[in-house]
Amino acid sequence: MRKTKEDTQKTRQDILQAAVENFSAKGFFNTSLNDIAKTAGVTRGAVYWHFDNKAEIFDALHADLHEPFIEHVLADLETDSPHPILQLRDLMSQLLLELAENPTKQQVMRLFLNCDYSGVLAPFKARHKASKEESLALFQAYFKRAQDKDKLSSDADPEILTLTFHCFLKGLLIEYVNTDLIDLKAHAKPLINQLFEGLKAIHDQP
Amino acid sequence: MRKTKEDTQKTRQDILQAAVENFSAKGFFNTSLNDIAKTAGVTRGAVYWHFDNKAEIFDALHADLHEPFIEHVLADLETDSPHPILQLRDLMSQLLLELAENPTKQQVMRLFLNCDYSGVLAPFKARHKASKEESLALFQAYFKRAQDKDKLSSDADPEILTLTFHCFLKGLLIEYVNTDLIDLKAHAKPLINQLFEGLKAIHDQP
DNA sequence: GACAACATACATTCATGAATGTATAATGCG
DNA sequence: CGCATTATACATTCATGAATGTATGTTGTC
Repeated sequence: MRKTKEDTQKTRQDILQAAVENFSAKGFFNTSLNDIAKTAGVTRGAVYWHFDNKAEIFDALHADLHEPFIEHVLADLETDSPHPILQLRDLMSQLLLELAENPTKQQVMRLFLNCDYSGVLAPFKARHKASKEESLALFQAYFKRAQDKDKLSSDADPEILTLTFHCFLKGLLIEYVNTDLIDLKAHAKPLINQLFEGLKAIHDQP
Repeated sequence: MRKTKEDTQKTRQDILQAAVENFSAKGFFNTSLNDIAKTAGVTRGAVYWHFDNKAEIFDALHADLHEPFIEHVLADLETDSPHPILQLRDLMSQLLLELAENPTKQQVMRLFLNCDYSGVLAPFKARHKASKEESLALFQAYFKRAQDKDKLSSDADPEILTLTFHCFLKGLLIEYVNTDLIDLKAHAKPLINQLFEGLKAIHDQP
């Protein structure tokens, strides 16, 4: 029965992968540990060996899959560009197109965009929220730097810019992972462009 | 035990109200029929008398509370305005401020923005989706009319405009009902304005 | 007194978590 | 280096509780 260390880690990864698939397809609370075990090709015994309970699997997924993904996006924001706004635009287009071609990332996104931190997930709400606010702070600093470099209108409020951007992206991603309303390959660029252009009227004076 | 007809309807409303509160606070799947019954001050017997199961309560909430709310918003869009884009702007600000002052509406929003149509809710996905697409079609027609009246740049794509608007609003509402990131009374107008203005750079030529 | 509007009681299902069993890898010791 | 020991990585079994749905009891109203 006893496996080698590599085998053990493979089992753990299988369980995590099975968990994402199930959570993403049926939701966290509609997925039993038996579902996960069966998908992973093990029994609940194996699951309980690697994780304390279902909530811990959720947390492990956040640490192992979601956070690295966010970190990767934010790392790109650290690279200095002569045209930050254009950079941001390209980064988002690239991000969305990458997402369109990576089913696992779609599943991770679906899981963490939809999850409501209630019930057994409540304990993780604060921590996951903190890491999100950290990301938003970096975005705000990014806009601020863009203003300092005179690449962004200085009368815009970085906080409002950040929130606007964040809300739009969140809504877009949620729609994408939950419905077939959005075809990223066709809509990603026009949507991002529209956001940057604004919903301007021709004559907006009374 | 037998009540008058008004009493009966009052019981039904109590159950629905109790359901929104519980669903909104703990999520659909973390709420038991016992929770709802207790909140409503009845037993599960009463709940099962009025509804077949928990999913039917969810559906009743959609029909009784969510749909009328959407209808009300859309009805305002039907009124002809000389400045459609300004009208839309004002409408949204008004909508958001109304939401900020109506806890019940917040609960309904929280429920239907967060719910993932999996498990026992799957049967309602198609219908609720259809009513949503109907709304989006009206929005698209609205933008088209604005273009016809020369109040909106004619080279903008009404579909993209609609999607952009919808994604932003959805993300905004979801953030509002789930976190304390957004203070509608302070942020509603600036955010809406920022959306209409766009995230413009000063120099966006290379 | 018949039936509507519930309350109560019960059967069934199902997920959890813990306890236990077990075969094998890793490790220490002579 | 061979072997006994021990820890590991699970599988299996079992006890518990919670939620559901149903069946039946009760009471008031028309």
